[in-house]
Amino acid sequence: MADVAQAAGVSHQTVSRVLNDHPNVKPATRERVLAAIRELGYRPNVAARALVTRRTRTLGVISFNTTLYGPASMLYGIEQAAKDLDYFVAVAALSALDRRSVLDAVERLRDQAVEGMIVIAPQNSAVNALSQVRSDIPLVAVGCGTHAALSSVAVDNEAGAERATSYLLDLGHRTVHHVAGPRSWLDAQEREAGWRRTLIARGAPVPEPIYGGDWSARSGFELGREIADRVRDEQDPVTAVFCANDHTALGLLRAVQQTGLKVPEELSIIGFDDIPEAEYFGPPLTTIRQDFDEVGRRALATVIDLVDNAAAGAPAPRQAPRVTVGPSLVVRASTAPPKA
Amino acid sequence: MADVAQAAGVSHQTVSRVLNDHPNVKPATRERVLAAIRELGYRPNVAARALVTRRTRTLGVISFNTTLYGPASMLYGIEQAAKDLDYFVAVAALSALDRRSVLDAVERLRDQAVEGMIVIAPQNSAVNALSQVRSDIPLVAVGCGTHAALSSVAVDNEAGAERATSYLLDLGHRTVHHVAGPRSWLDAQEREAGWRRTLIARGAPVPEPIYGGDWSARSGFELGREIADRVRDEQDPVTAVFCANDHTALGLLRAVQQTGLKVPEELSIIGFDDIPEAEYFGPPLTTIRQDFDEVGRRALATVIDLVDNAAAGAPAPRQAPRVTVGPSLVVRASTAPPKA
DNA sequence: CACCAAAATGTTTGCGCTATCAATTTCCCC
DNA sequence: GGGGAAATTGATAGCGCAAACATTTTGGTG
Repeated sequence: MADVAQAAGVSHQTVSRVLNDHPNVKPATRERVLAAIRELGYRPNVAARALVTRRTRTLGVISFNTTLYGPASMLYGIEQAAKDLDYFVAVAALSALDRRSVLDAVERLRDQAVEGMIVIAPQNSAVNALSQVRSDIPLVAVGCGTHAALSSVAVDNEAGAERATSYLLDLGHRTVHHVAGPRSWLDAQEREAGWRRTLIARGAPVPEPIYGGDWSARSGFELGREIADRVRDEQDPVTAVFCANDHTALGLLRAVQQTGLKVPEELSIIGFDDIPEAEYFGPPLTTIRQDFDEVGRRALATVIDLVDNAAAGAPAPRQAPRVTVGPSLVVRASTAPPKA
Repeated sequence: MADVAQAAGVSHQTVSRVLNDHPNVKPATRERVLAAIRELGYRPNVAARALVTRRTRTLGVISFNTTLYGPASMLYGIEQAAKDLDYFVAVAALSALDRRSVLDAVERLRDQAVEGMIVIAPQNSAVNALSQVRSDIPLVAVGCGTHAALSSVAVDNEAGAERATSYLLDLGHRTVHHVAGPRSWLDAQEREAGWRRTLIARGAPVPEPIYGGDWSARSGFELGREIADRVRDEQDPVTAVFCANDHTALGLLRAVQQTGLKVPEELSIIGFDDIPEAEYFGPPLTTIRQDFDEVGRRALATVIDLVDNAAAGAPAPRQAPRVTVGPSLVVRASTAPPKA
């Protein structure tokens, strides 16, 4: 910086002012400084700046499994939004979901001096751990349910589940069965709740949810074998299934077809997420679309709000902000009216 | 830090020594300092440390589309490995793949003072842009082909393609058609090259590759309609197809089945990647597995090597290190001998 | 028990930057 | 053209830490 100052014939302080867009710099001087900066290929030292301003312009993202489509998309949305606002993103992947691992990740990011964090770990254990973080720094949870005592941004799972269930009911199915996600995940709980609520509201029988799903195609496949038998039940046949997510639906689809059943003629299946491949399943999957990107962007906007507020010396908001993003129904070919 | 020093009754320098594991500290003193640190909840200021040591222990990852399974998995592998080595990971997502966007991302990370970078952007344009980066900081490209003049870690695409092609040939197919990936991607080029080489080596006819794939299921589906017609060709029927990746294979599968063709009886299909869902396609997909996680880990190890070397004052290695990870064949149900 | 080397600790300095305050220049109006 | 406010620039201090050197303590030896 001293070199730049010398080259431009000003003091280093003036260089600093140019860098920080201070108002009172004569345009000619600014030009000269800018030229010197370009000339010398100077780039400010973030560490020194952070040291004195006490701001790092870095945000942390904690994610459980960035390999899943949802978290990956959210991370992407977050990064895009951060770039626009000139923030950096540091990631911390969780290897396990116990309290310790979550707290570790938080610590790691705090050591890194991030100004805010976004947590993508929609599970009970994570949320519990999180609520114990006596953190001085803003933290936003993503997809952590609308009930947690945290700032959060989430897709409205209940509304999505309701839309899926209603759609099948509208098609003429007597009731809708539900392959639930892992009970430890809030998303799974909320989807189950939405499904149940809709059934009750519409006066349809409420069958026992089918547990054992873990979001994977594998679990859907395993559960699918039992379900196939129940489709053939003369007394009380299963005719429509709402799966907790698309991967599970894929596994289920496969298991059921393997036993010779036709989808959607003999069994309607609806998923949740709308992963890119869903359109090319056989048959293409009817599902509920979540706009993960948007969730990511909103989450980022929320932290930044919190961060800016905190930076301005404002106290934490009286109430944790909460944002939900609406899901939408995508009708494709895995659903149909029941056989007569 | 001063507070800690006072609480422990030592100078701040001794605290610093404890923090940095310097040898000459009396165990009793170390204990006292550690206790004071815990007591006060002290955490060192990374900015100040970075300022004086000129090291940030931060690595940058540039990725094109973290939403795809491959990049997402690699990012995950990288983060895991980084954590173990006590490095931080900052990500920069690319919105487009032009030169400018790549260079921007590099600049952004440099401003952030990362010590090394990993680029996940296996396309010609990205590689070209990258080779122009007159970077003083270590840079490793992931999956950027074995030909680029960059340090790189990659899956051995040619070997994978060879394995896939040979397998189909061994099954008795006269030749193997190839639905290629986007020509601008190195992976696609290498897979095509491996396929061609194998055909030639085995004395099989080399049909024109089928272009137009963009890794997506959608493109596979569109291409699949034409391919279905060619399967029915009496003169010169297509009997086996090697797809550039699993998603494309999924689309192809779907298109072909829609025209009433049976897989694998009438057409064998093999993919590349082994995404988690591949096992649950209808039929389960035979494919080539890539160990993305491992690639990520190796990439990280490679940058760290470079970084440590640079930190130790060693010059850049005379030759860019290059690592390849071997793919493996996973046989499932989408492949069979040709009809008699 | 004196003496010296090695171990342990303390003091000072500066990393590159921004904030604060002081000094200088510019501009406007009478 | 003089005066004063506003705009512009400069000088100095310190953010929190580790490196380099200075100092004190410890331990072993003759």
